[in-house]
Amino acid sequence: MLSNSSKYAIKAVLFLAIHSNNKRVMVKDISDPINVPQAYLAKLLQPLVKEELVSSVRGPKGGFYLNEENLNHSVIDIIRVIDGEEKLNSCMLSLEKCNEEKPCPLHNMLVVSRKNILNNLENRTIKELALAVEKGNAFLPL
Amino acid sequence: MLSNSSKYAIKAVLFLAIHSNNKRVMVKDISDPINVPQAYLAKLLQPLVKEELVSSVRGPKGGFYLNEENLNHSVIDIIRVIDGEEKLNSCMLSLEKCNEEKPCPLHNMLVVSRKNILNNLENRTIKELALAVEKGNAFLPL
DNA sequence: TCTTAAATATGATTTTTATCATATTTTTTA
DNA sequence: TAAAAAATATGATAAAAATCATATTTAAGA
Ligand code: FES
Ligand code: FES
Repeated sequence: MLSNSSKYAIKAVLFLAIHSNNKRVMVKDISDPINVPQAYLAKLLQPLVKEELVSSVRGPKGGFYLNEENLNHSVIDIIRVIDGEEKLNSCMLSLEKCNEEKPCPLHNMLVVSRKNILNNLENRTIKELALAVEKGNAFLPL
Repeated sequence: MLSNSSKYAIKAVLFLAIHSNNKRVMVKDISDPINVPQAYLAKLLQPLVKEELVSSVRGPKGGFYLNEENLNHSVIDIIRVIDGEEKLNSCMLSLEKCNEEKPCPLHNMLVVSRKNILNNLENRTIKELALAVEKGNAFLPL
């Protein structure tokens, strides 16, 4: 469902949410702790900046950070930018999108859970998720 | 979550469950209707035969079919063979497996649904799923 | 027993995804 | 205003997934 790229991107954003408190942090200092190749992450961050899910400034003392607006985005926004809408809505059996009218044999045993997951990815904000980590209720993997 | 290979394999097995009633059907006659490249499907079927999820006989009048035992397997068996156990249990954020003790920030909003999906994939048999299609309650996509 | 039709085995090619490298632009600061 | 430090842009390479091709084995039937 999620590509490595999306996983990387989500981890990076969560890391920023937790560790940059309006402070700028450079790629290297994100990629190292979350264990993602630096140049690869740098590339992933570009579209996120362009879509205003992440903020950045160039030059010395520059780096990446999240402003209030960024913090109120949802995980699904990140997935949309990195993997695209199609992947997100694709049917469990076909390459095309999930079809309510002509459900595949797996559809009915999945719809509810699927919808639930999508709703959560849509509604929980980055800020909320980061809070859970700060409270010790969740952990950033790897 | 599911690779194209797994999707193809599941569709092929379901197709067999529906269309081969102990009759042997050759790859071409599976791959054509479910819209999967023939040579690719042929390759995918080999491990399924080896793991006894699908039956086959060689030579003229040969082909693939499902016996009673095959019909009582679950979709998750197919995924296990094609994608492997790891992928199935991997965490939403990391490449490693989902970790109850050190849950990632997405874990809690996913566990229940995730477990539900896995249970269904584990418990519904191929026979049951095929029946839904025969009854017109589900459809084989593409 | 020979021919033929099928699966099976193996390998080559293509496409996509992941990764690495390098040059350019922007901003800070000396 | 020049040098340095960062992001950004672009392209090259590597690895993995998907696809295609071909040779081998098995079984049926003439
Ligand atoms: S149609 Fe296949 S998952 Fe909805
Ligand atoms: S999904 Fe990430 S730890 Fe369970």
